[in-house]
Amino acid sequence: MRADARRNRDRLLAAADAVFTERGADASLNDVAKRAEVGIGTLYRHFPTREALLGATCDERFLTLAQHSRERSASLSALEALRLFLEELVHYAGIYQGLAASLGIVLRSGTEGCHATTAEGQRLLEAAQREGEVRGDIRLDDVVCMAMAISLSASQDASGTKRIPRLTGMFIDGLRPPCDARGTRPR
Amino acid sequence: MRADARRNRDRLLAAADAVFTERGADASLNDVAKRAEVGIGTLYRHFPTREALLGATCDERFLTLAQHSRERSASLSALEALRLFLEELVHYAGIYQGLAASLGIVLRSGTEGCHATTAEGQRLLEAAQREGEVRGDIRLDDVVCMAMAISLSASQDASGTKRIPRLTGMFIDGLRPPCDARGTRPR
DNA sequence: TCAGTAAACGGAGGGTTGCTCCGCTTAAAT
DNA sequence: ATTTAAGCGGAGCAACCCTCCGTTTACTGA
Repeated sequence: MRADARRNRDRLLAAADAVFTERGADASLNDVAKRAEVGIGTLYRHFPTREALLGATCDERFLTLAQHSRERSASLSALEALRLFLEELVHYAGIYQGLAASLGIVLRSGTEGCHATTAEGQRLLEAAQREGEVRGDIRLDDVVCMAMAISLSASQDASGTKRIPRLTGMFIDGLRPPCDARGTRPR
Repeated sequence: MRADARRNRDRLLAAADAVFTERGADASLNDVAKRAEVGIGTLYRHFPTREALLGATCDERFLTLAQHSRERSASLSALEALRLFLEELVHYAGIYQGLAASLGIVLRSGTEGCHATTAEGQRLLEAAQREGEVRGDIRLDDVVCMAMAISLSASQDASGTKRIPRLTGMFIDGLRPPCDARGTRPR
């Protein structure tokens, strides 16, 4: 990769992060190019679609999400690890206004971080299911859907972020098998 | 209301429904005006925002949603009635491609049907909470966000519609109070 | 050091859409 | 028939997306 290409790519990522943070995930891509002091053509050459750009700006974050989750999960119950994973996913879905709505697509954008995050989520989910803490018919997509719902709900009003932990706990509870099948649930 | 205004309003609604059905909720409003054989200014005078137009095209549908829900809820448990309400809300959020993303705004557009639907949702939610089947800290907004997330998630992959009943069940389960607070949950 | 070359750059420009504004038309009241 | 205000229409401007192609520039090999 040529040096100027690498440099421009980095500038674009920094600019995109700033613009998306300020004006949301639907911000003008012209503004991104301007802030990066780069031609609009250069932006489109590096990132053919908005989702590709979004995926790239989130790449590092999703990489550290997966990393952190792996590190702490050794010392936690499967369900608690999954709960924290979901909570963190919700957090990252909220870094740009409007990102949550396309979380599913962005996670499929193929970047390293997105892949690491989905792999980690799958791992946690299967572990929790193996231990009988989560119903067997739940899929990772369902968990991502939860993250979308919680993030959307939190972005509705000003004090929304405070409700995230409670909503997360609630929905994780909903994933457990019905309690008459396994006696009283520990709380 | 003047006769020509009424006539144009009706033409616009019919045209909007057709165009939104064909090309999704993000379709060009110029196309709507053209199909209605009406000036674009007339469209904006009757419906100042896209959401207002969407709300108006969905008005009847939301009216029947509320009606049906009221009719059947007499013979159902509060929680089951809420589950069916959510499922039907998801269904209507999918009649136009891309409608789900603005479901929250559309429901606040103030039309009779939207108002009836939110009132009915509120009623069902409060009933379920009074009977201890749903946690007290849940708000109607949360339920609407669930519908948005389910609909968005379902529209993002090919086999999405098949997951709707499972997802609604999953979310409704999450709304229940923790089981040691109320003994064994009936299933 | 210095061509030669392919990769990368930049931004003009065409197409699309959103939305406003204001001169003209017309339904309806008197 | 006259009046008037509600309603109509669409030109027009601004914003945006994305492509295309002439120009520039980083690397390579001699």
